[in-house]
Amino acid sequence: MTCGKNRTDPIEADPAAIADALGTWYAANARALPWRADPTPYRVLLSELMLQQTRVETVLPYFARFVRRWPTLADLAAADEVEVLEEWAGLGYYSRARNLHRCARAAARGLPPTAAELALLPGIGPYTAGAIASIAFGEAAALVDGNVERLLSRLDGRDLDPRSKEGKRALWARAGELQRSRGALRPGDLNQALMEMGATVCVPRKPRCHTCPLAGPCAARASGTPERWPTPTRKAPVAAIRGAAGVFETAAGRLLGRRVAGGLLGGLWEPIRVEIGELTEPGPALVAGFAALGLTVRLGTRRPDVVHVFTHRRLTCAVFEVAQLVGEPVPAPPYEEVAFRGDLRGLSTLARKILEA
DNA sequence: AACACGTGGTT
DNA sequence: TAACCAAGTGT
Repeated sequence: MTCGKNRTDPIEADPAAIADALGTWYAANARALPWRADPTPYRVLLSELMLQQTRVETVLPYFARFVRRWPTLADLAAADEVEVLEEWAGLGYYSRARNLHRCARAAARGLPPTAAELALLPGIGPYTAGAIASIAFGEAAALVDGNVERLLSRLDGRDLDPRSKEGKRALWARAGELQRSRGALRPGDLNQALMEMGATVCVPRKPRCHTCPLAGPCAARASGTPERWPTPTRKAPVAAIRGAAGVFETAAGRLLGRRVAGGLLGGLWEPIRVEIGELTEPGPALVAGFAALGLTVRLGTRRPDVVHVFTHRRLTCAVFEVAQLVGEPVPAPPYEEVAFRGDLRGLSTLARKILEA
């Protein structure tokens, strides 16, 4: 090593020293986030549900709208699920909105203070339970998310597969060890320090080791190729699928369907849309789709295709204007409601792209 | 265990 | 640009 300093064996690096370094770093570098300014159980729950697989910057405006519209857990519990879903529209992973609402209903009088009890609530898994318990209630609960996984894998230079049982066990054990060694640092701050470090310093492609307070004991840093961790996991290829959608606008509004709960984009509104096979003609398939809803249509101008990428699918959707429409809409799968609507509330991002095509 | 589940940013 | 991946959970 060019530094020439004696280094502690990383695996045995003193957990108390690591926790202390994390705490000092966090005190000086924590971003000012709205749920940190006032970490009530409700606000922490809301932020954590929104932050699942979603970036902080994306969550910010949604969090502000939610707490303004529903200032307390009881307010949210009293809301209609449809309203919650509409406010969530655009954030993605819509089962989270349903889970959030069910969670609020189940705990309207107050969230339980322990990770074990929290984990029994809808939408709250091991990570979120640890986050709420530690941040909002001060329980010394551990937590492992993508950031912590990456940071700890690098710190110890261990090839841990977070999807395997042993990998999970090792990661959670290490996080628990740090939690028990945190000293005067608050449990929630220890956890947030780990995540904040992972999100801003120990980042995926090019870790900023020169600014890292754990560079000393870090095995990945010592290896010279810190970006090698964590070991990449194989991802299923993104399947290409095709579809067709029909845009029909009148003075009464646009014809939209609300998708059945549970599946892709469940509960959200969109222009009537069908999925088609690779060789299927989009026009006739779309006409058949309208017919299934009791509507006879004549298609007009074709607009540019819309390409939309989901986590596991890449959709290329043909878009047609509907020139003529006859009949009264009768809901049928995948739509549980079909109506003319004058506003764009509750539309998925895909739906907005189709309307703008 | 493996896959479904949205959207947007980064490289 | 295609691939990666983000404060994961439910099934």
